[in-house]
Amino acid sequence: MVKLEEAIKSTKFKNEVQKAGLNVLYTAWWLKTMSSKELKKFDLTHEQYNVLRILKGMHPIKMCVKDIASRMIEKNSNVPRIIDRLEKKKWIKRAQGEVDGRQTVMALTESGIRVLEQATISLNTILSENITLSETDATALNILLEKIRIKE
Amino acid sequence: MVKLEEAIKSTKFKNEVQKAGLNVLYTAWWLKTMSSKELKKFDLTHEQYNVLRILKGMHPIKMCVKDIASRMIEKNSNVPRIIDRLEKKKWIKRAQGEVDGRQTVMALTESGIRVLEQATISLNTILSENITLSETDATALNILLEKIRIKE
DNA sequence: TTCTAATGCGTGTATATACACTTAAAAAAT
DNA sequence: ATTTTTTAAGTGTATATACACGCATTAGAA
Repeated sequence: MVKLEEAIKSTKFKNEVQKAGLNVLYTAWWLKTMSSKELKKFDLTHEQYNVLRILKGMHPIKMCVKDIASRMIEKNSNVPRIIDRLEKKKWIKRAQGEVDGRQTVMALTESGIRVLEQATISLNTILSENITLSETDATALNILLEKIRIKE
Repeated sequence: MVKLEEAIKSTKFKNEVQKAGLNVLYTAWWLKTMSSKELKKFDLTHEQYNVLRILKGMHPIKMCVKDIASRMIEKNSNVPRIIDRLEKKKWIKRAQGEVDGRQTVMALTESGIRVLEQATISLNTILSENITLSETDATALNILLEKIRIKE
């Protein structure tokens, strides 16, 4: 168990709120790093995995770039370029939109579905092995995180 | 108030723990984006600001790259390159280590201290305007975040 | 003391983020 | 119907992340 103080070698926080901000940032980094290491085994990055997961949610309905972007966790993700890489690996198929010519629409391929399935199993295993939080605690955490963003 | 469900347009979470993971990632992105917008006014990125802040904590004692890296929130930050940019802006002064020739040691310059002071005031204002969390809630949040990383 | 291993830093590459700008198409206004 | 505005996607650039590798220096072993 590594406390925030050890992780960033700092003990002087202005107050608990400032510490909570740093704690959120550090925990996000920790989660991302753990996930990325596992996803690398499938030649996937965290963001590429996220796009596949979003496409899976609508499969086999095609989605456009904008729809995918609106579901990304990091809102400034450059979706066209993430898609470039997924297309190169033949995990998604991209085409011009028929209804709206401006759009690029896409869906998972068979191999895209397979790699997503395997990566998901592997990722969930790692996460459940490393995150030991009760449902009650998780609910409390969710409430507090919504509270921190209340002015959003 | 934007709930996670709206933010990432998703309502089906496996459980509260999975939702908490996504919530941490999203909240970190939200915090980072808000900070970065403010720091941009001072020609600073979030990471550059973090390095200046770390150097301030030891000032006027010089720090080496490794020491700075160990205090970064994102442990894979490429500190030498962040330092390159801060040096170019003359906010830090870098020199070869005298005791250990392998080390590069550095400290803030006068203008570095000034920009850090002003950026800190501005950043704290923005954060306190947008984060409305009681000290009690912040303490609870800190405890839960340490719990999530308990296997670290 | 000399050789070997470890360490600190810098650099190279691929991917991602942040943001501005361009182009083509669609929608709205005239 | 034509013009103007808006929108969707892609592209360019600077910075950062993730990670491997190389070089110089130091520490440790023989």
